[in-house]
Amino acid sequence: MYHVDAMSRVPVYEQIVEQTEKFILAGILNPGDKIPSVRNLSIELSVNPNTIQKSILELDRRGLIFSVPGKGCYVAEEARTALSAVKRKKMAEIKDEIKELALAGVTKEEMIELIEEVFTKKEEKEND
Amino acid sequence: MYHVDAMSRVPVYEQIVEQTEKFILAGILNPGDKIPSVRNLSIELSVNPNTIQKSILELDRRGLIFSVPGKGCYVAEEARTALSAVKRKKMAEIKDEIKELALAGVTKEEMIELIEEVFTKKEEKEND
Amino acid sequence: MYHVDAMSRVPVYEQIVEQTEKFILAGILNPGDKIPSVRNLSIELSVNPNTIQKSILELDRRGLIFSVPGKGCYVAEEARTALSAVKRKKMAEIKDEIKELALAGVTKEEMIELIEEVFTKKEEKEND
Amino acid sequence: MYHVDAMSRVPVYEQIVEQTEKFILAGILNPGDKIPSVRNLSIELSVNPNTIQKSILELDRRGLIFSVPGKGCYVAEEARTALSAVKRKKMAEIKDEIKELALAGVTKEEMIELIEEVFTKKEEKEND
DNA sequence: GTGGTCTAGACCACA
DNA sequence: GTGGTCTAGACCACG
Repeated sequence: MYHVDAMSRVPVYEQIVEQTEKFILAGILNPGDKIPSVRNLSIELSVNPNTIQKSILELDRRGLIFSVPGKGCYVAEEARTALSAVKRKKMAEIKDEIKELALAGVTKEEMIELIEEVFTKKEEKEND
Repeated sequence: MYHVDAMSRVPVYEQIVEQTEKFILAGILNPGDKIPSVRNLSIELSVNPNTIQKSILELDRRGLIFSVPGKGCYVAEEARTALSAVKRKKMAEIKDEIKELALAGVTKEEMIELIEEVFTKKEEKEND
Repeated sequence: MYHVDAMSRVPVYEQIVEQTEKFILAGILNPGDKIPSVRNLSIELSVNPNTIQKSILELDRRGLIFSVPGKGCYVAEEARTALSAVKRKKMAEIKDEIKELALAGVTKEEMIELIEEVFTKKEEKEND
Repeated sequence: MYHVDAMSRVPVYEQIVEQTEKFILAGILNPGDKIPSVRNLSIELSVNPNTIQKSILELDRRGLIFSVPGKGCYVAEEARTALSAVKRKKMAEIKDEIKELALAGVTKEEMIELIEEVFTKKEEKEND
C-alpha cells in the first residue's frame, strides 16, 4: 500500500502524508477506517517510528485523521470535504503552471491532447 | 523584474533561477542579453551576494547563461533549446498532477474548461 | 447521564471521574446514592469495563465513593466535603487563568461582565 | 526568559509554545522580533533540540511565527490578531468553568472578589 | 551560524 | 497492543 523513496528530495514524512491523502481521495481509505499503526508502518516501510509519528501529526493537523491514544488513528468524517478544498487549490496551481507553459509557447492543442491522454489511459494501471 | 519571497520554503537562489528561466521562456530575456550583475541584483533584492552567485552558478550549469569574466553574464544562444527540455519535463509533471486529480474525481470536462480559460484569458495580462 | 468523547485528548477514565465529580457537586448524585455498575456504564458508554473500573478506583481513592463488594458503589458521606477542596483548587486555577488573560489585555470590566452573565443566566438550563 | 518544568504533566514542547504565546500577548515579543534559535534554547533549557523544534513547528502551525531556514524564526505580523481569537476562546472556557463552580455553590460575590484580587495584585510580580 | 529531517532507542499513559 | 513524548546525536541545505 504505502511506499517511500528515501532518495527523493521530498521528506519521507511528507510522502506518507501525501499518499494518505491520495488514498482518501481515491476512496481506498474511507471515513472511519483505521489507518496502519505507527509501529506497523514503521516496520513495513523501514522508517523510524518518529518519522511516521510526524506524518500522523500532520494528517491530524489537516483534519484528515484523528488519533485516539491507545487505540489507533482513524480517517475523519470530514476528511473528504477537507480534501476537496485542497483539490480546488491544486486546480488553481495547475492553472498557473499551464499559464507559464502557454507563455513558453505551448499551444492549446498540445494541452488538450495531454488531457486526452490522461483520461484515455485512465483505465490502465498507472505506474507511480 | 525579479522578486524574492524570503518567507517561502523554496530557497532564494532557486527562486532566482526559476524566474530567470521564466523570463527566457517568455522572451523577456533573449539569447545574447546581459543579465543583471550579482551586485545589482544583490542590492535590488536585498539578498546576500553569495546567494545570487549560487543562482548564477546553477544557471551556468544548466547551460542557460555563460559568464564573461570582468564583463558580466549573458543568456546563452542554446538557452531556448535547453529550456525546451525543461518544458517537456514540466508537461510530464503536469500530466502526473492531472492524473492525481482524475483519481480524486476531477472530470475531463473540468480540465478542458480550465485549459479554455487559460488560453482565452491569455491576451489579458496576468498579474503574477 | 454520562457521556464520553472518544476523540478527546483527555482520557476516557478521567472524563468519567470528572463527570461524577460534577454530578456530586451539582447535587445530582448525593451521599448514599448508588452509582451505575461497571457493567451498565460499560455498555451504555461503549467503553471497555477496565476503563470504567479505573474510574471507580480513582473515585474511591479520592474518597468520593466507596464500593461494597457484591452490591455496588455508593457516594460517600464525606464526598461533598472532599469536593470542597477540589472546588477551592479550581478557584485557584481559574484565578491563574484570569491572571494570564489580564496580562493579555483583558480588563477587569470585561471579567466582571462575564461573571454577571453567568449568574444572570443561571436560572436558565445550560445545555452541557 | 523561558523556563520548563520537567515534572509537569504538560509536555515540554507545549510549555514552550504556551510561554511564547504569553510573551507575544504581553508584548515581550513583538511582530518581526527574532525568537531564540533552536540550539540556544536547547542549551539554555537543557532540552533536546528536537523538542524545541517541535515547539517551533507548532508555533508556525498556529501562525504565530514563521521560520526562515538558515536564518531563524520570527514573530509573525498577524501573531497578535491570531492570539486575540485564542483569548476569546479562553474567555469562553473560563465562563464554562465558572458555570460549573456556580452549580457547585460558588456565589457571585466569591467570584467578584476573586476578580478583585487578580486586578489589585496585578501590579506586583506574579510568581508562576 | 540557522532551521529541517531523520535514525535509534527509551519511557509513559491508555485501552 | 496503541499513540505521545523525549533524549542523543547525526546529516543536510541554506545564508
